[in-house]
Amino acid sequence: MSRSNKLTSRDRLVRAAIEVFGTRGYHSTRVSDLVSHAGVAHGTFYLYFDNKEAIFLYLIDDFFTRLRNQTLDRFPGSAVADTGDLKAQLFEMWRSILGHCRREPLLTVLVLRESYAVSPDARTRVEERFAQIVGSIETYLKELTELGLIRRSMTNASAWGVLGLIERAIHYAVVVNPDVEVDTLAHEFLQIELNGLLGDPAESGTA
Amino acid sequence: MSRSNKLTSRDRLVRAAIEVFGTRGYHSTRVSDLVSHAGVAHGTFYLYFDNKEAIFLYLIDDFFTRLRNQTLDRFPGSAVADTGDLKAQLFEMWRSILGHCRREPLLTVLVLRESYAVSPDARTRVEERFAQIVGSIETYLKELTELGLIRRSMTNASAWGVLGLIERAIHYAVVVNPDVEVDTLAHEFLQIELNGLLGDPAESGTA
Amino acid sequence: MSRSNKLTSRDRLVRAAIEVFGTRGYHSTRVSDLVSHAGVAHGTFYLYFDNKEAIFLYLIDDFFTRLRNQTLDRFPGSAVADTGDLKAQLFEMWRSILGHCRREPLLTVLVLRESYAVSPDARTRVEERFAQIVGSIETYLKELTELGLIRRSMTNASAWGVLGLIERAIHYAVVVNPDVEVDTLAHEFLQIELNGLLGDPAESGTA
Amino acid sequence: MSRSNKLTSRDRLVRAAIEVFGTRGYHSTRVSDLVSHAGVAHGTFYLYFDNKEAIFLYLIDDFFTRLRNQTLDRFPGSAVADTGDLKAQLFEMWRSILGHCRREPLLTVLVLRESYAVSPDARTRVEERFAQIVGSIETYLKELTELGLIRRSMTNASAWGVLGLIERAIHYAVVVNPDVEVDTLAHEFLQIELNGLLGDPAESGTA
DNA sequence: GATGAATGAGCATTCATTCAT
DNA sequence: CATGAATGAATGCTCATTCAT
Repeated sequence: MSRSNKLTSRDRLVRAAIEVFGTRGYHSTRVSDLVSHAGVAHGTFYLYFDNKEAIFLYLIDDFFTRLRNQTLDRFPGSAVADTGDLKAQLFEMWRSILGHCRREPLLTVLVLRESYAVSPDARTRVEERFAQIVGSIETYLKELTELGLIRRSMTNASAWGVLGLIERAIHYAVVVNPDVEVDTLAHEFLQIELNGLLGDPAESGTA
Repeated sequence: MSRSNKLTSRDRLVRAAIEVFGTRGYHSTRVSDLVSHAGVAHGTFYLYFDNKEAIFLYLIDDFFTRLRNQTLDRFPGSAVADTGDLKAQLFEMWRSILGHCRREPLLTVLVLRESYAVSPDARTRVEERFAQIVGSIETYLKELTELGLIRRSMTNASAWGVLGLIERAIHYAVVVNPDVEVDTLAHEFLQIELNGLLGDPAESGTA
Repeated sequence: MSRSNKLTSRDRLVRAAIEVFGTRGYHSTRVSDLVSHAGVAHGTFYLYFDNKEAIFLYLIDDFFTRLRNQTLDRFPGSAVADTGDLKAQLFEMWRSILGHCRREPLLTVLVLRESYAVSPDARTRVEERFAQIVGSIETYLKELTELGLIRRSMTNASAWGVLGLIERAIHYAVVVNPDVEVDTLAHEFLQIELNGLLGDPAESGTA
Repeated sequence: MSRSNKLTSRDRLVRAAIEVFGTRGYHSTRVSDLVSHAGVAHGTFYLYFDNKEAIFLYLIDDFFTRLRNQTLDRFPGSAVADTGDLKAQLFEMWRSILGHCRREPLLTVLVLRESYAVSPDARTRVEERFAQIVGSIETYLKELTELGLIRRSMTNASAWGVLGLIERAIHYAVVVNPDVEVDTLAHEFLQIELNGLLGDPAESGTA
């Protein structure tokens, strides 16, 4: 245990990067900010990352990977039998997503705001990450459509729309209103996702 | 008329900025790229803009201003009498938004992707622009709620959700699927906005 | 005349480069040494040269070009009729070469000692310069051989040998013994070139 | 014997240095290149050499030492009785030199091209090495002059000239034309050294 | 209004060297 | 003897901005 709480230089750099990129933004952050925050020397940074962009891309990749592991990958559309199941599953998914992002707000904001702050060369990689998410959503929507649980639609367009809803829901949960209960927000955005804005004004307010 | 098609240096710079920022991104674009693209001298740039960030912020402000003029501002929620009116009005709004963005794809993508690429000092201003949009949406939603046309909800959260839907709808219309009819997309995203994903799978396909 | 003695920034940089590279050597010279010596700003350097190596290569190219213009190119082997002509022409050539190098000793030493101090990529270019000189010498030797004025030999090997003789003759004239008359040295090296070391010990001392 | 073919770390470093310095040049070679090529750790390098320059200077010193042992030192001018002896001895010397250099081409090229690539402080040491060679040549020439075997000349200048001839002869033998017989080249350069370029064109071709 | 040569603060990156193990 | 993670001084180069013309 004496050594287990001793972070490696690499870990210190990753934590510093989340902190500093998240606070000052990618372009306003100097490598010297990262290393001084991490308490390592300049050269040490380059032992673990090729350059400033590399650690940024690592953070983004890592964020997406962990987010998917804890959310989309845990909820197969094929396991849904009826509308009740669907609502329950999607509610859990919203809870997972919002909860996950609330736990690392700096990294979340960084990904939402600055994913595209990289060099033109690296943009493809970032775009792929978003496209993967959309792909997963679309697959999920197709399964539900096949099961007759949701209406037919342009699933690709719908998936992008759902992504936008998720992105701004996360933004709302993390930035705009970080104090409200996750469950409350999960319910709210689940409503929009499934039922849209219309509906009986009387009933929805009580849910 | 002899001089009317002779662009001023400022106009040349603005056009060049949309082109170059939109293609290479804000940070990868040098002032020298702008001036060479505009065909003016370095010094001329600083006759019209305080610095590189100023022209970028101008583009963003201008985009938001024109987008609102041509969309939200033209459709007062107070003029809506029933659900039929609402659907018609929102359909028009979606058409306006998507059509407008399709007409200036480079600037649209720039705003969607790189609005936050500015210095920490200027972020407030960018955030205000988004907040204004959300404010307008929220006001609209409140009016509709008062009229009993939509269900009660956390209007602020809903407004952010609608913003996310709009952002990715625009992205879809401009980047992912630039060839499909605007009307088709407007219909699609209107459905999600108003009805969500649920509903009778049979009927929705025909709308 | 008020402007004619006002050197351009580029000229100042070239002069400073000869001075500083020649004194401290290529690798020990910093770009900051060059610009401070030239009295211009850092950025100005990069207005005129791509990088530190570029100005170095320019100096070398320029040295070779001017040296050839003033020496080899002025003395065509085809104009030589007999041994007397040959001796006279070669004597002039030696005088030109040694005199030229004496006039810019720093640059000369730089080329002799540090031509290969460049990056692996740029070596080819430097080697080509030497190969061109050897090519010219070889052509000259072939013409003389055809005319029956010199003995048959492996002209390429001989040309390289003559280059070596010239290089160290220059070194001797510029570095080792910078005070002795050029004519004396020209005579001395001409003897070695044409007659070698052998010969009647009595007569050669008097020439 | 089981351990005799197991090179020490120092030997491995020296061999790696010849290989890598010879291939990439002194300045383009990193200490990390040396140690990775030698298969030892970074720290090990500094057990045997004070710094990067030290191993480079060692290589140069060692090259000069071995070259002199196997060439100049074996052929005392005092043992020469007549022109026939002289020619025979110099022929052997040329064979020794060219043969020796052919056996370690990378190190040879390194010395010819990059001896001056060291820091200003270390240049003196390199220059001394060349001066020693010239000193030996000059002594030899003086002895021969005293013996009346060669003509009188400025022996110092001649010695430098001979050095140049040797340097480029080596270059020719190792780099330009590495396949031709050493004896052929030895004969060729001996001719130039002793007889220069002039002479009966008819006879020299047959030698 | 327009120019563009000149500026220089600012920054990413390298790599020889050290030293605790 | 050997290791290799860590160091940080050193430096090449960029590019937004200025100002004399």
